[in-house]
Amino acid sequence: MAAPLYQKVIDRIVAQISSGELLPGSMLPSEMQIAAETGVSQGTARKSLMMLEQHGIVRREQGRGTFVTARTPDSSLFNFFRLRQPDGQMIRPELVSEVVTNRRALAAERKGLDGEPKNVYEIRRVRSLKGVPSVLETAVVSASRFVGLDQRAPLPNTLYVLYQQNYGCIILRADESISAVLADGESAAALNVGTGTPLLCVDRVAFDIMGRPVERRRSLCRTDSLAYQVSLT
Amino acid sequence: MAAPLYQKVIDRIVAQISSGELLPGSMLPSEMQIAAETGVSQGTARKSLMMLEQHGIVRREQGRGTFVTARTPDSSLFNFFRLRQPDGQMIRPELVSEVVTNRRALAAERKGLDGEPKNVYEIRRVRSLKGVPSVLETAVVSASRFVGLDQRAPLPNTLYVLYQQNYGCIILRADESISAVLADGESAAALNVGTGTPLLCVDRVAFDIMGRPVERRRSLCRTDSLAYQVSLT
DNA sequence: GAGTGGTCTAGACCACTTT
DNA sequence: AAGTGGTCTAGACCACTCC
Repeated sequence: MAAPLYQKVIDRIVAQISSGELLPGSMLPSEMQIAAETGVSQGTARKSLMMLEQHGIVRREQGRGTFVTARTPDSSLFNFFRLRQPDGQMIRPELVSEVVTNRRALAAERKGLDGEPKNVYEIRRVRSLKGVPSVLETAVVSASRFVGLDQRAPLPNTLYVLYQQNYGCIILRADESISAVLADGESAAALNVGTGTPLLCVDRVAFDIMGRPVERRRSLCRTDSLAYQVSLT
Repeated sequence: MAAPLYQKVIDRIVAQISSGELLPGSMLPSEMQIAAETGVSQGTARKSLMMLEQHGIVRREQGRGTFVTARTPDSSLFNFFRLRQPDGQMIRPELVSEVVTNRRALAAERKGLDGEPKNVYEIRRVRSLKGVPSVLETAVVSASRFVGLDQRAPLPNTLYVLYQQNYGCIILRADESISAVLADGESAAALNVGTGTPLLCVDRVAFDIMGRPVERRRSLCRTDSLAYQVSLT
């Protein structure tokens, strides 16, 4: 047996989602239907669906059905936005400025994004917490994959909702690398702090459902009112 | 049906591990034996074991058996030590100094540790990378739960191996909160940097197999040669 | 009431490890 | 060869949602 049957069923469903045949939020066939379509037993179809649920690709609800994961503003915030108040309280920072530019990709960006794009969109935004500018974030995506992104201003609070709804791109994983830096002139001005203030620097690579790197972003965060929180297991 | 049968089987096994009846590294009974002992079918025992594996409590190997997770230096490093070189390379920093003290618990420590200990051990260590002092870490544990810990110097590189082997305490989860700070006099001296150098400050609470907070620790990290890396899903 | 996922059973066969 | 986990099947009943 080369690959288990349940894996073939998983691959088939992922391909259907990736191709747009199954849209985010839509309902999948029932376990029995999938079993019939793919020629496996209901138990095997069930195992496939449970594994897809664990990977966050579908959501199952007893009595209702199985649905393709829809990236809502709430779930995006919950999954990928790790900044919290020092006491652990959730935060919803407002957007205060936004600049989208189309420019040539740097060598590192070209190599580090799927499709090796020649040009990229750079989205630079400042987020504010209770009126205090707190996060300066710069996201970069392929200009050929996200055509016309600069025409869509104002962009939503969470970009991943836009990627999903307008470009069929579902973000499921993000690798982050965090360091501490001192505010330079530009970031100090944007965040209204003195140069030399310590900031968290979060570098992220976001991956789509096929595991392709789709977005690179750097967030500079004031750390007096925010902390990066994560649970390791 | 109040609780599913597989959950009762899980609870039973966790209790056996927690009580020391099943030691880390030891082999569990086979699926069939567990099924017979608990009065469920083999399929249900199997489901329990697979869920325990997903929670990191046991490890399963085809043809060999199911084993209680043993916290080895390698696995501890891999799971909970998130500091990497900027290029993503794994790091194994050496210990260069170690001080263990027994003192009264601060109010926050008393509330934030299982058993509300009156006294705690404080373990203060400096880790070095290629001869450069890079991490200053201060761990705090209950003195009543870890009796005689100050007599065990030198402590192993990864404390969680000690907790497991000498105190039957298996660490399975750690919540971390990360901020950026400036080096003060003490940390600057320990890490051989100037005061005002930006440092990563990682505050951790570690939980045992029953979900009880067992250790609190703060790590101050030089960020020129190290970055905190994590994958979000 | 019909349809969905959630739990559970009792078997079968295969792949792997150890003796 | 014996024992282990890995895959798969074909049924059963229950709990929940929606019409």
